[in-house]
Amino acid sequence: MVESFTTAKSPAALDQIFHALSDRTRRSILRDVTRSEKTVGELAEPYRMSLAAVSKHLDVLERASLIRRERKGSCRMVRLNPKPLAAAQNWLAFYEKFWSDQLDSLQAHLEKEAETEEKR
Amino acid sequence: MVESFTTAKSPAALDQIFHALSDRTRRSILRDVTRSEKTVGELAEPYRMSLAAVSKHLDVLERASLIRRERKGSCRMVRLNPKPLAAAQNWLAFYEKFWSDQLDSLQAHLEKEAETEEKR
DNA sequence: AAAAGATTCAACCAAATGGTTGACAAGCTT
DNA sequence: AAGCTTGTCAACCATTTGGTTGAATCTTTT
Repeated sequence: MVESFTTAKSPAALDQIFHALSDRTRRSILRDVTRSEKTVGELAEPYRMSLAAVSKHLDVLERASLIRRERKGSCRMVRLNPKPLAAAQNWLAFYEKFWSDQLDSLQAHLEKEAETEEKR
Repeated sequence: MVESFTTAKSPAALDQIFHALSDRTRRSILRDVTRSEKTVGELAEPYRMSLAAVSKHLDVLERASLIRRERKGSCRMVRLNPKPLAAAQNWLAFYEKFWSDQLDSLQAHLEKEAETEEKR
């Protein structure tokens, strides 16, 4: 079976995605564009920093492919591109079994994995 | 209903968690301690960097509470503490509905949310 | 064509990051 | 007690980050 799109993400892409998410302003901006696209000015308005600073945060988000910017008239519209987040979630999904307190099922899981390994 | 433990995480905690995950060496180290605890030396062995550098990565992971270090004889044992990852996953879970290509169901979701908002 | 509006670019700055090396500390072994 | 082994601490360094301000760019309006 071919590895799924989301699991095939390169480490570099994950670096950029997690880095983009490591700043609360950027996480907040992502929230702000979930419902509809917005202009840079609209996005910047709630924050106590310059428009240029917000523009730089948008650079980081865009490098991680989490947003797209496109000209619309005299404004730049910013819209969410959520797909790369699937790669992050996919990375995290691996650990779900470890934080569930169902230690029995974790134990079962590990034993099953051990079996699989023996067969290699 | 009381907000669940995982959703109540402060932005600062999420900053630290996502920052910790934004480096591939640290993500790799996390993988390395999933199955069993390891010594710092064992963890450092695969990487082309000094033990001190790995020790600093462990600092970052420990600040995010993703690992615990404890002395055992002359070694420090490092073990995974996966629970904070749940906060990260929880943050990401919000976006799941946006990356599923089922645009119809997204549309339905947004309309339902709009309704809820009207009632506020 | 000139002026106004919306962003970005460029230069700069302080602080944080990710790495190095060498000294130090804590625990075994002898 | 002396000497390994294991890991951290401290000082240092180059690069990146997150912010600033002022000039430049692209569109629309007048």
